[in-house]
Amino acid sequence: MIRKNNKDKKFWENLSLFQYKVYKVVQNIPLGQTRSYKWVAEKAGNIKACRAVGLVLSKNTRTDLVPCHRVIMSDGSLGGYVKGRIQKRKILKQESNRFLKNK
DNA sequence: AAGTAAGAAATTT
DNA sequence: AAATTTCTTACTT
Repeated sequence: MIRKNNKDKKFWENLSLFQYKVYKVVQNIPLGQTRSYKWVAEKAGNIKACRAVGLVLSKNTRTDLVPCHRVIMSDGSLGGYVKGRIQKRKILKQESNRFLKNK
């Protein structure tokens, strides 16, 4: 679990079980890869909680701790992002590039 | 405490 | 593309 300071500690402690799972799962998404809300929801327990996943991620805004930008729609669409869809696409592109390069 | 509304989705028609 | 389903959180009595 990533914890930078007291503020973040509190952040983690106030999480409900579902949120905890969601964050955990999202954090485990490898760099340069994307997962669908559905995928995350399934990993978090309920495959039908895809919408709730989006809600949880939107509440957090902790993009440096939880790479919510790697979570997109199963369709391939970007979905939303706290810092803007544009940023999301940008980040994804960069990560994708880095991923290919490292390989 | 109980009820209602809303949300960055998914699935089905 | 539109309507329906589904789960969790936040806000309102």
